[in-house]
Amino acid sequence: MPELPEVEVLVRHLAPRLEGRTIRSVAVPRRRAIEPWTPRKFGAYVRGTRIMAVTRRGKYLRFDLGRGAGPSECVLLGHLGMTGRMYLRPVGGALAPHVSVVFDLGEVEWVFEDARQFGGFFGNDRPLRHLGPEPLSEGFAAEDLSACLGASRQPIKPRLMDQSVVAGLGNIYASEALHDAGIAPDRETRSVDREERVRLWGAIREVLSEAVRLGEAASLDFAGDGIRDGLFYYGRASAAAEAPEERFRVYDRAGRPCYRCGRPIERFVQTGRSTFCCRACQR
DNA sequence: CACCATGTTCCTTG
DNA sequence: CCAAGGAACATGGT
Repeated sequence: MPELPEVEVLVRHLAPRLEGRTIRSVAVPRRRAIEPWTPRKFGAYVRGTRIMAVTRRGKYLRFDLGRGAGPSECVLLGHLGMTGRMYLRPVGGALAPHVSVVFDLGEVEWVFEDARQFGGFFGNDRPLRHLGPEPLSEGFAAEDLSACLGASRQPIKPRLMDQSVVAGLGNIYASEALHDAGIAPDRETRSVDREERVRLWGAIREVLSEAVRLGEAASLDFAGDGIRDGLFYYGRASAAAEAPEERFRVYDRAGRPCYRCGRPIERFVQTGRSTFCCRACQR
């Protein structure tokens, strides 16, 4: 569950539930999630700390940890990889199949589950240093997007997915934003003119904030059995009702009609990833 | 069995 | 050193 909107919705879910709690102990059934720490060292790092703040930067979750009354003393970053999930549950539940890490918070447990194990935790903010600007921040202007895109010869879609250029867009929302802006994904970045960049800026903010809005409204079951609709996790009962058919306008819709012009959506591969677009609407 | 999957890092090539 | 592309990572779904 990994692009900016899902992480944002997850952070909003976790923050009020985690902030103020103290980590009593940690269990690490899958040590890949904490490497290069050993489970022992990871435990020493977090045990006894209080969770002061839960925030998001790009696709990373940031947990500021403190001991005692002072300001936070250390940082814990989390990344969901492709299949990571986080949720709280009452202590002593049955061990789910792909649990990587369990934090004992006293009355509840904070669980990190990750089938593919591409996600994990980090003990410093180094991963954040390479990140480009936050596309949803108030100060992020159209000129800022244009400046970070630059005059690269790289095609615009992989350019948008480069986390050091803009933080938070992944394979889904890069395709979605380009469709919204009417720009073909395989255009050279330097050929995208000023006016198009302004459109792209608006499109990025629109598709991301709309996805956050949908996720917030969807009454997600973070700890549920993990029915996924390609984005958020839904509990069983509500899955059919709440997974809107029109969640995406191009992503995973190859051969189906474009919502704008009716022509079939195309799929092709760019830098090893599927790209979806409408050849009529996107130039 | 083959292919596909919301991501990042490391390696190679130019 | 930089830019860009591809493989690897580990597992499950179709």
